[in-house]
Amino acid sequence: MAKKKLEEVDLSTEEKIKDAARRVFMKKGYAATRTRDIAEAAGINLALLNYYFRSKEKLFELIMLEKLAKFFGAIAPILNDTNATLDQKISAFSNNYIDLLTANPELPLFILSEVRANPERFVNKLPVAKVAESHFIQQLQEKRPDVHPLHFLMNVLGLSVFPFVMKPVFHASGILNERAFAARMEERKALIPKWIMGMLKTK
Amino acid sequence: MAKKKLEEVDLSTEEKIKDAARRVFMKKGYAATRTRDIAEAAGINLALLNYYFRSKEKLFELIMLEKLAKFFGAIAPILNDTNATLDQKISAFSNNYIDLLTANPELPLFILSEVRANPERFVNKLPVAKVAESHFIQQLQEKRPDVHPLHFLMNVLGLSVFPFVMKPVFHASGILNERAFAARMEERKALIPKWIMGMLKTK
DNA sequence: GATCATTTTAATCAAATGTTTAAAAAATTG
DNA sequence: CAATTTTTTAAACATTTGATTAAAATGATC
Repeated sequence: MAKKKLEEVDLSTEEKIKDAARRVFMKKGYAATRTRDIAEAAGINLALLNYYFRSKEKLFELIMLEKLAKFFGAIAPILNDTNATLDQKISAFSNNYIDLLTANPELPLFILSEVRANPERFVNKLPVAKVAESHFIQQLQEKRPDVHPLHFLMNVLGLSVFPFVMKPVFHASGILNERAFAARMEERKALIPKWIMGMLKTK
Repeated sequence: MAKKKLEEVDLSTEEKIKDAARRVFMKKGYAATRTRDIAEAAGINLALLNYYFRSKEKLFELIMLEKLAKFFGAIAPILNDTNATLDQKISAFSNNYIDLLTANPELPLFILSEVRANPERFVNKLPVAKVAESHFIQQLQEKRPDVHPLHFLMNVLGLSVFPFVMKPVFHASGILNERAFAARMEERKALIPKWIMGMLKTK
């Protein structure tokens, strides 16, 4: 006979707690998450959270580090591939990143919400330098020295990420269901490179 | 002699509380905001918050309605101006909206964070229908029947809004200060219409 | 200026919340 | 299998937090 709900009975206690923390923190954010929520979601005794992770904050930092690595880690390697053309980088990025976010749709808004709610905590903690000084940026400067390269970086990022950021709004509005959203995002993989390459030619 | 900090001593008590609530809710979000924070920021006795607004939640709903109206209210009129061409709508939107967000930089992330943290609360409460069925959408369908119009709506919106959503990240990373950000956004007012019109021609 | 209504205050309440404690249960070791 | 360590549990603790209360202060009305 099956166990109730999503309880991961085969995992170690530590992993059960981390798994539950990922779900609850991602869904409600740090401030709205109660340690009892996590304990319940993990199917463990409340005290075990502190036994294994000392505090709610320590547990959160652990999860947040994971999520930051996932969100930012996928960007830099692609944009620093010195063997790839601009076109190739943009294509690789939109394809890979849309796949990543399709598998982790709440990732961007989770990170953005937490940084906004507590910016001091993240000062010099966000691995973005590798992106801001990437080979991609250099190529942009060569191709279009008349436009600040950050514009194009922002656009590649925005065209891929922004739909996921707006997803809760569109969903609550009932104007875009799960299936339609997935279809649009699949289309964007091919559209975004075309659009951006077009931008780079626009005078 | 000046009064301490930002206390708005000339306003009515009710307005003092609302003003403080706007600041604190916008900065920390609903869950992380304590009624005592608001009372302190307003320079009033804690009990007055409940005297005038019954509860933290009621006060929040008031502020949220304001912010939703500000965020969504500016979009529909522009996109439904039947006298404006596509180009004119896009130009009017990026100019007006970037001005609006420059004056209210935390507005998008505030709304997006709250919707994400509590989506049920906003079901059928977001005035987005007027946008999804706008004259702008009709024009897009005529011009490019081969691409779903939501893509272009998403792009106009994203290119304008996404930088403000990423602002805390860029700022915490130290790769974009206040002045540089303002400069880029000023540039985007003219760039976005060019980019989008280019997209509409891209086959 | 006495009476009544409105606004403000200090104190308190009850519930929620992160964390700790001490003992029980389970696992490990020699 | 006895001794020891590790893990789990139930209970409780100390704060925090949203809200209320009753009285005081202020303002309005006749």
